[in-house]
Amino acid sequence: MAIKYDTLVTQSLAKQIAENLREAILDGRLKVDQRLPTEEELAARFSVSRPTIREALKRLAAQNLVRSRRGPAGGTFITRPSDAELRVTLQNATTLMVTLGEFDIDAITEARLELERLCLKLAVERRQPEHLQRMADELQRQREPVSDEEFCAADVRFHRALVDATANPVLQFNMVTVIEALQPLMNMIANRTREREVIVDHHQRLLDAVSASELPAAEKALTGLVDYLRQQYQLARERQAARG
Amino acid sequence: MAIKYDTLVTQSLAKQIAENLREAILDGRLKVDQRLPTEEELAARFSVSRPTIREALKRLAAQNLVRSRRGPAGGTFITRPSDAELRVTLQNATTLMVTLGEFDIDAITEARLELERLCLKLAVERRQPEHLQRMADELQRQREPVSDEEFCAADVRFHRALVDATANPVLQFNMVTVIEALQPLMNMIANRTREREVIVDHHQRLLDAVSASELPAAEKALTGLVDYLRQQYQLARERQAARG
DNA sequence: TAAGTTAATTTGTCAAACAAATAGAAAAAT
DNA sequence: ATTTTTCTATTTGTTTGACAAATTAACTTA
Repeated sequence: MAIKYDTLVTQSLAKQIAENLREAILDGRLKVDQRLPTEEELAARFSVSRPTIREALKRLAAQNLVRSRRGPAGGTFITRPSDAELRVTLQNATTLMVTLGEFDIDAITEARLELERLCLKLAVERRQPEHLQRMADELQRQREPVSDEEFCAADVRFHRALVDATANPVLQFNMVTVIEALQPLMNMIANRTREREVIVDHHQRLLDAVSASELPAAEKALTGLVDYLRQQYQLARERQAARG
Repeated sequence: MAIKYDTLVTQSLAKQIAENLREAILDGRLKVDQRLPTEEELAARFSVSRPTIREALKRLAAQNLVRSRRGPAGGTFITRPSDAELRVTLQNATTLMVTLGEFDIDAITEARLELERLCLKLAVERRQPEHLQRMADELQRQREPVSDEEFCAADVRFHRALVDATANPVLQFNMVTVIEALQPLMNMIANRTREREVIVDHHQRLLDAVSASELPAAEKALTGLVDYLRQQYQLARERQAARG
């Protein structure tokens, strides 16, 4: 007769406890700002030692699901990660996917073009003066003699303003993968002065078209920009290959 | 004279060490599968105790950045999170955004429609027999008298097959937010038998159109599906409001 | 009443030890 | 000689116990 073993629990106690609490938090059984029992009480409750409980809590803290304070009114409190923290999570996950080598430049280029074009469609209809102003500000900054890092940051903020103009928070969140994670990788190569001018030109055309609510012109500017970046990337790759 | 304090480090030692190691991993200074020193050596290196090192490592383990094994050939090893793990991260982050209340149903519906339509465009051109087969299999499953959970899972897998047909790994990854995270929320309400039939009908039309590479018909089917789900959601809300 | 002081509580950190798993070496059996 | 078993050393997992640091609340004092 075949023996049916229990699903043998070889995971560490701390991991199990963390999962346990995690589910309770996500299910809503533990509510935001609610205070957990003290570490000692938790240790007693789960029949483990305090350091084990601490390890479990640290796992949750790494996910921004709990926060601890010292003192009599202190303790460990349930928190929901903030919008900003979740965006960083998204950004990190996408960056890791790139370093995993799952994405090639063509896939990245295509996805960026398609996704940002989608946003463009909504943005030309809904953009407010605020968004145009933000884009103009960043464009101005890109014309100044700033560092590579600052140019790239201004570039990101320019496209972020465009995405924000869609007035759709789901898209705004989703586009973190493209704007904050993938885009910086794309123009890491295109940072020399000559290339900056070309990029700035494309940005200017994009802004003009969005200001005038001319979708075809805007799409043309975006396509031009993305195509240019892909070309530059290819050139950089070939140069690198020629050297190596 | 104004005193310039050191940037006072009030963060816990474990957190600082975790950040330290985390950056080293993401920068590539620590390479995949590389073994970290033993916990004792790390403790000595950072001049802290072993439990403190352990807390730091657990924070990293929670992000799937390290993994530990016991034994002589054991230790703590650098790992890159897998594709699957990163997708779960994306899914969880999106789900948390919903519970944060940042997204309303109209924004979700609009984003889903636009994003999935984008995928549809590519899928119609590139879909392979494999994808059509997967969609057909899931559609068949949706016609069987399965549980709500299983129907929803089949629904997710149906749309996942569609997204996979885009042959673009960046989009496939990005769409986790829509397919695995948002979509289940949308049809949590539409689970009665009558409503299943309508959904299955839309799916059938969608599959037929993709099979025949007819984009307009496919878009129409998708729009019909999403509109129907939004209506159902509104109805459920009104019913709930009438009760309360 | 208001300010400063003290005490209590809770997390943060440390130290030392044992348990459990595991790989490799050594020993035993075939 | 080869295979299997046993043993041992190493490393993480867990426990116990203690003290440090931060912070609140009560208490004291002016």
